[in-house]
Order: sequence, then C-alpha cells, then structure tokens
Amino acid sequence: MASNRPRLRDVAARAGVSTTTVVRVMRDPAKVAQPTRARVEEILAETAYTPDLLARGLALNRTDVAAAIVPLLTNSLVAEVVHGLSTTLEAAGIHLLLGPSGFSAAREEALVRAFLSRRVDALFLTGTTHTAATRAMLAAARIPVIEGGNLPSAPIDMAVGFSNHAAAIVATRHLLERGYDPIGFLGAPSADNDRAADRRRGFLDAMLAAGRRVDPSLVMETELDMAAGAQAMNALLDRRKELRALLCSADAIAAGALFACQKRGIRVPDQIAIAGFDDIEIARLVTPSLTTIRVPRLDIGRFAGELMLSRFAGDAPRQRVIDTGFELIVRESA
Amino acid sequence: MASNRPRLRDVAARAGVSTTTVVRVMRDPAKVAQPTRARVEEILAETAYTPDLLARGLALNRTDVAAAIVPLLTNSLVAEVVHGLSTTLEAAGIHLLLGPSGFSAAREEALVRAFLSRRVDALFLTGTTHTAATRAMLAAARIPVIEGGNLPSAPIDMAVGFSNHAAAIVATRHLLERGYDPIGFLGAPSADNDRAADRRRGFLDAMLAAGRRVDPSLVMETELDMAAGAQAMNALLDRRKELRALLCSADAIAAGALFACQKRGIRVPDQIAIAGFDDIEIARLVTPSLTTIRVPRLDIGRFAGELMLSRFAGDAPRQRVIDTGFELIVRESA
DNA sequence: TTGAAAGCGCTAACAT
DNA sequence: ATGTTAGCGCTTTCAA
Repeated sequence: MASNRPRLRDVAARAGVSTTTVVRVMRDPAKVAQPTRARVEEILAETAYTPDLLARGLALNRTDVAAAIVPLLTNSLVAEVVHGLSTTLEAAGIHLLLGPSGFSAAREEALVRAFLSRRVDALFLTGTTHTAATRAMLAAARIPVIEGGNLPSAPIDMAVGFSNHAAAIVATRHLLERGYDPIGFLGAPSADNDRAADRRRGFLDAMLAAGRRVDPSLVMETELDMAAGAQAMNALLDRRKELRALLCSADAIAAGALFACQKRGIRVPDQIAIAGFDDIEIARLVTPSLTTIRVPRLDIGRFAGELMLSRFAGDAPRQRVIDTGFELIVRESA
Repeated sequence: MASNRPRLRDVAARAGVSTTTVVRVMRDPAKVAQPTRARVEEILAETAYTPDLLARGLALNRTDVAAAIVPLLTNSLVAEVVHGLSTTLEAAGIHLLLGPSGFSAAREEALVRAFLSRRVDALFLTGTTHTAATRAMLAAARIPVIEGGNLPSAPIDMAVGFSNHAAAIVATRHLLERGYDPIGFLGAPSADNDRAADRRRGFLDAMLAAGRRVDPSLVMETELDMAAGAQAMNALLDRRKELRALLCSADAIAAGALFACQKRGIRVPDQIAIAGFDDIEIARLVTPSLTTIRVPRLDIGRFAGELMLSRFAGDAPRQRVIDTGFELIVRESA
C-alpha cells in the first residue's frame, strides 16, 4: 500500500549527515563543505529523492497549488482560459486544481470551501456572481483571487476580463446599422451567469436606445453548445418565420443556429443574418464566416496566472481590474 | 499574510475539550456524550471550522487528490474526458490536479514526478506512450494508474479505451467499399501520440489489405484543430486535384477540411468524400454531416474515475483493461 | 560547517 | 467518555 519513496531522513542516514545538511545541499549548496556536498549529492541522485510536497506545504504554509473554478470544461472558451492559466503557472512550478461549478454559485461556494481547506495559494473564479459566503471566505483567506471573464463592479480582489454588456451593445448596434428587422436574441441561461446576463442586457439596452421594441418571442435562452443552438434556432424558425437577424451570446450557439439554417436551406445572411460572440476557431471557418465579438480568451488565463505569480513575488498589483477589451469582427454572416 | 482559519486546537480550547473529542464529534458523534457534543457542535458552527486537508493528508497518507495528465485541454475530446473524470471524482470528495503534457512524453514524465511528489492518490494518463522513467516511477508508487483512450499491450496498471488501430481499419474499409479512389489521409502528429499513430497505421494496413497502394503525397500530418485541418486540406487540393476521398484522424481536422472545401466550392461528398474520427458534437451538425467513428469519450472519463474509486475502496479490479469499443457512424459526407 | 529540536495541523493507538 | 502522546515529512531557528 504505502509507497517506498525515500525520505529526507533516509538520504541523510545513508550520507551520514543530518537532514538539515541534506536540505542545505538542495537549497543552499554554498553553505556545505565540498566533500560533504559531493557525498550527499551522490546519494540524492542514487535514490532519486523528491521532496514530499505535502509535508513541505505544511511546514512552509505554502502549497504551490492554485485552483480554478470554471462552469464547464467542455466549453472551448473555458478550456482555453484554463489552458492559458495552467501553462503559465506550470512554468513556475505551480499546479492547478480544477473544479467544475456547472454554472451554480452554490456549487462554486462548496468548491471554494474545499479548495481553501486544501490551502491553495490562489484561486481563479469565473465571472462575478458569487454567494455572500464565498465572498466572506475569500476575504478571510487572504490569498490572491482572480475573477475572470467579466468586469466586476465590486471585485473580490483582482479581475481580468472585459465588459460583456458593452460588447453586446456593440454587436447589437452593428445589426441595427445593417437595418435588419426584426432582430432576435439567443442567449445562454443567465441564472448565476453574469456573462450571459450582461450580454442579454446589452442587447436589450441597445435595442431600447435605438427606439426598437423587442418582441419577447424572439428572445430565447438555450444551453451553451452547438446542438442546443441548432435546436433553439429551429424552434425560433418554426414559430416566427419573419426573423431577419439573430444575435447569439456565444459562437457555439451561433454556429449551431447557422447549421440549422443550412439544413433547412435558409440562406445566411440573405434571409437571416447571424452574429455570435467570442470568436472561437470555428467562427472564421464556416461558410458564411461568422460576424462576432473577439475576446482575448488565452490572454485572460495568462494574465490571471501572471497576476497570481506577481502577487506571490510580493508585488502590489498595478491595477486590480484588467480590462482586456474586445473587438467586433465583421465577417460574412451579418 | 497567514490566514486566520481556526485550527482544531482553537475549537477544542473554546469548547473546553481535547482535540480528539472534537475529531470524534466530527467523525463518530455517537462516541461523545450528548452535552459535550452539543457544546462542540456549537463552536464548530460558530467558527466555521474546516479541517486542514494538507495536514490530514500527511497524517493519513492519503490526499484525496487525483491527477490527470492530458496532451491539450482545448481539444474537445480531451475536455470531455476530463469533465467525466472530474465530476465522477468530485462526487466522492476527490479533487483533480490537471497537467498539460503538450503531446510530449518527456513533459508527461516531469508531471508524473511532480504529482507523485504531491502524493496524489491516483493518476490518469492519456494514451499508452510513456517514457521508461515514467513507468518505473509509477510502478514504485503503488497507486491506481489509468491509461485512457487506447488499448495498451502492456498496461502500467489499468486502462480504459478502445483500439484506435481497429477503428481506423473500419473507417478505411467503409471508404474502400464506397469505391473511392484515390483515398488520402490527414492525421494529427504521431510523435509521442499513440492514438494518432495507431489510426494512421490502421489506415495504411486497411489499404494494404485491400491491395491498394497508398500515394505518399496523399498522406499528411497536421496539427489537431480545425484551422490546421482547413489549411492542410488546401495544401492537399493544391497539389493533387484528383483526390477522391479523405480519412481524417479527428473530426476537428475533418470539419476543417470540409470547411475548406466549402470555401472553394468543392462539393462534399460528390467531388470529395470526407470521414472523420471521434464524433464530436459538430460532426452531425454540419452540412453534409460527417461520417465518423463514435467513441465513448464521456464514459472514458467516468469509467476511469470509477476505477479509481473502486480501487480506493479496496476492490480488486475485475479487469485491468476496459475496452469501450467504438462505432462507425455513416452520415452524408462519405 | 554541521546538528538538535521544535513546529506546521491533523490522526490514531493507547491510556485513563 | 475523554485525554495523552507520538508521528506523518519537511523547514527553520538556534546552538555548538
């Protein structure tokens, strides 16, 4: 059952020195006399000694582990953020603990509690919607916390993201300028999902500002994947054939909607214009290519990792909230 | 800097009992007298005590942490496997440490070493290609190890997957039966990637068995994403206009190839037939829908998690290698 | 230049 | 029913 990894004391015993000396050889070799050092290094290599990071963590009060809580790993956007985060941390010898919240603030709270119990050195959270208990725990924990993907009005600690509300307004204005009417909206479920909620709100605000009334039957929520997007599009088309343009709160949904149109022989953008959100890989590959909002998803993960690292290094953050911005990418679909 | 989480001794002191009693209240309440118990529970709630899992891990020689080493998180197949694994383990209070190997056995080795240093309770590896050092470390570690996504001839411990070689043969035979000629192959880089290598080998073996010669200029390697697939398809078309069918070692590549054809106005399958691999979501949504090999990716993660859990529970594995099988899905593209 | 000893926070065997 | 104590493997004063 128990493994036979050599311990510090084993190395020390075989080298005929104390554990302290072995530690010195590993961390501050200059402080050890040459012959002693050589002997210890020999044993170290021979035994392939690796420190027990659990014990070290307990002694140092630092685990070199960070955690990321994300709604759903199979979302390609989320996966890229995690990838950026994990590679950035990995390079610094920090490992990443992953927790899937399933778009639930309550589950996020449970994960935060668990991860704090594991004494993670830093925490990445998705979005800005968190329970009061989550906020309280994190305030007490005194570790770097990064909220990613949106701009919080009251950040827990630090944040990296962009204004989903503003981005949705830009996208909607683009559709308005093209003169499409009516314009519908297909959004991801907005419960406990501030990004989705802000995008929807941005759409409605832009429509209102343009003096355009929004037909409630043209605004729908759907799960965040292509299949759901296709299904929702079909539902929308079945009940409102005069739909002229559609803004989707994610490219996955938009691509699904586009595919549904293709299957029905509906021409995009001639009959229906479609715009998406996020500029995932597929957006520029489909025909017609998708008009969308590009967001720097890899950078969000990378910046988050760098913020954590610089905090570990003792630097005070230059700014608590980093606005990465976004960009309207006009392609063929709208 | 240090957080003020209450310790067991703080709770014990405030309740006027020993730490042992507090532990008993938490783990075996029946053994504690009612008044004592009530008092301790009160303090427990008041202080919102949460055990320090690092210290517990050290004492119990069990961390309740597993690790997964995957090539690339942004691959949707990998993301689903990790999702299945992480949710299965999460339900049992086991957390998942994630390591991206970038398709490198050497990086995988470094990650294995690091994770063993962290004393993970179990390890998930992708594929069957590992360095000798990796195998040696894992043999010494005596923890459950699952290799996922392929069938190893010499499993390190346990495995969950299917025969990529056999699946590629089935897919190739389908193309052969349709009479396409010539047939090309677009595969992911096969260095340190046994799944990709086996799929390529399966293609070549099936062609050979059918007495068909394979034109080397119709066999290419390309990165594993849609954009790369599109680019490779363009390269192939530029140099060999007579290509009649293409087997891709991943749906992402196949979808990219399809999109490239659409952009060039090439009709699929009339002019070129395309078959993919994995049956990711997009495969059935595009027009024409993709003929592909369906693999139980969520199940791979789930089974892997369940294997770990049952091993923790002390059960001997019923079988060390679980063959999940695969299925040819014939759709419109080939 | 080297070592002894205490401590990180928890668990469990053993006493009482 | 409750408490004492040693120990998990490492780090770090402090002393020699």
